[in-house]
This record gives sequence, C-alpha cells and structure tokens, in this order.
Amino acid sequence: MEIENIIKTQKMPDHARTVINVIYTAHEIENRITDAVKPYDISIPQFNVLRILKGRKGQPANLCTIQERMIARMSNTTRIIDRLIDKGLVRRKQCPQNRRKVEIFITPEGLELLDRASTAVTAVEKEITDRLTPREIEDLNTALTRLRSQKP
Amino acid sequence: MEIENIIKTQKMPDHARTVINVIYTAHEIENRITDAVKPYDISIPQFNVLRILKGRKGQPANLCTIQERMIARMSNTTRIIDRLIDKGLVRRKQCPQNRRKVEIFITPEGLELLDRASTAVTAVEKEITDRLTPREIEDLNTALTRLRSQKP
DNA sequence: GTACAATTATTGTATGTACAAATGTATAGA
DNA sequence: TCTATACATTTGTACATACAATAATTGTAC
Repeated sequence: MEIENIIKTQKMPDHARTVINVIYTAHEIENRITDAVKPYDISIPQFNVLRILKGRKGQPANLCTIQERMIARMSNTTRIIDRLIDKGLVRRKQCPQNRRKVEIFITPEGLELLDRASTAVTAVEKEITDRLTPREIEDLNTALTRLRSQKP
Repeated sequence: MEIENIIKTQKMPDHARTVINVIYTAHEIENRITDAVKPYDISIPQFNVLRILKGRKGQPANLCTIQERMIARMSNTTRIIDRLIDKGLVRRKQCPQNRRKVEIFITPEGLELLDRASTAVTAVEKEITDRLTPREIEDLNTALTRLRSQKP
C-alpha cells in the first residue's frame, strides 16, 4: 500500500514521502523481527549482541567493540548486557590486561538460543526480500547507500 | 559506505544485507531529524503529533485518530500528549458527544513552533533525497512498498 | 432496562535510547 | 613521582515503546 494511504495523509512532496517510506518500512521490518525473536525472550538489541559475540568465534568482546558493530547505535550497552547475564546467555569478566575494559563472552546456552533465533530471523528476512528480484535488491541497496553518503 | 563495513561484519547474504541496510539507513535518517528538531525541544513522535494536528485544520483529533496516522506505531499516545501539554503546544478536552474520547487541539504556540521545526526537517529531507535522481527516488519508493506488501 | 461486550483512554511495568555525569584505570609529560 | 588527560564503563534522568491491566463510557442482546 502507498505510504500516503497508510498514514492517511495527502500527497506529499518526494523528499517527505521517501524519507517517511524508508522509516516506516524499517519499523515494519523491525516489528516482524521482534515477533520472530519473541519466543526466545530476547529483544532485537539483545539478539544483535549475541550475534556479534558469536562472530568473535570464542574471543571475548569489549563493550566498545560491541557498540561499534551494532546496527542501531545504542547509548547503553551495559544494560543490554545486564539482561543477557540475567538470562545466563552471556558472561562478563574484567579484562586482565586493561582493567578499564570488560570482556563479554557468550555462553553455550547463549549460542544455542542464538542459533534457534537466527533461523526465525532469517526466515523473516527471506520472506521480505523474496518480494524483489535480485536486480531490484541490488538497486535498493545502492540507493540506500547513496542516501547515507556524506554531503559533497 | 557499504553496510558491511559500517557494522564491521563479513559479506552477508542478500536477505540479511538488505534488511540491515534498510534498518540502518532509517536509523541514520531518524538521528538527523532528531537533531533537526532538537533546538525546538521536541522529539520525533511529538513533532509527528503536532504535524497531524495541523493537518486537521482546526478540527480536533482523538487519540485513536492520531495513532492511526503516526509513522511509528506508538503504544502510548497518552504520554506523548502529556508532554506536549506540559509545553503548552496542545490542549486536551473531553469529547462531549462521546465521553470516552478526548479531543486534542494544537495551540497557536504549537502551530508556530511546528512551522519553524518543519522548515528544519524539510531541509534535512531534501538534503538526503537530493542525492538520488527523480527516477531513482521513484524506484526506491516502489521497492520499499513492495517490501511491505503482504505475502501472496 | 439490565447484563455483557466493545470502545477509548489511562496507568503500570519492563525494556530501550539519548545524553550527561561519575567512577575507575591507564598513559604521558613536567 | 605527581598531575593532567584520555579511555572504558557505569550510573542517573528523561523520554519512547511494548504489552498487559484497569477504568470509564457506550452499544447491544435479551
């Protein structure tokens, strides 16, 4: 459905319509992913942290390492980790080389839950992107990257 | 910059890359808009509520009317309105025909602030969308609308 | 007309986000 | 060594979001 009909507004100029379309679509997709991970009792940021930790393949990660890999810049990684610790999905340890840092590890339970949740998320991603041809997908990614590019 | 480089991950399959690209780009744009309205001491949802009320051209709006026009479905319009009332940008009145409902009005101060904030937001929207040609804008909007379309 | 269901808004609780301040640790320079 | 500065994380506060529960009012079936 056209974005104007969804938010019940009149025809908008291109700049407004496009920006609102990107934002609205992203929220819709996030809602779908939230639903997909809900059975595993985690939120999207918690899921992303687990995914980042898995990507480290056994190596621990500091808070700042996690932060710079997050999809949505979060202003408080500490509290996201707190909740993962409460659930036993992650462990925290002071870094011995540099005691300002903390090392975050994913636990076997965390890895196991992540695998199951990832399957659900991938299914959502595929269902959404399968609505476009590979060529359209490519053009969409290019356009989004251009939208983000620095002002000349 | 490519999305993989931004979140420092390896090459991702198309479905993941595209979904993350949409979400990441939307967050970036929202951050820009947040900055644009910050001088006026309002948040994006507050700005959206004001814009919806202005669109009613003097007619009041109920909470549910506002809710169905919001870009990001909000689970609590009541508290957004509370903050606008605190700032004197909006007034609340019980609807006489149906006392379950409340009527929300924008005040002259609200209209005035909205006009100034809108100018800043429009500037951001234009700066972002000017990076694409009209044809690319059109294709982007089409692609986003298709991403949201119901499963066949 | 009363009982029950539906509608509309508010409130409560948990989580997430933005930003600023505080804490603890490390490092560089006098 | 002492001190200033930078770094890494934590804590506090305000606001937003998700979801469930509640309250008040209205609509409907009998």
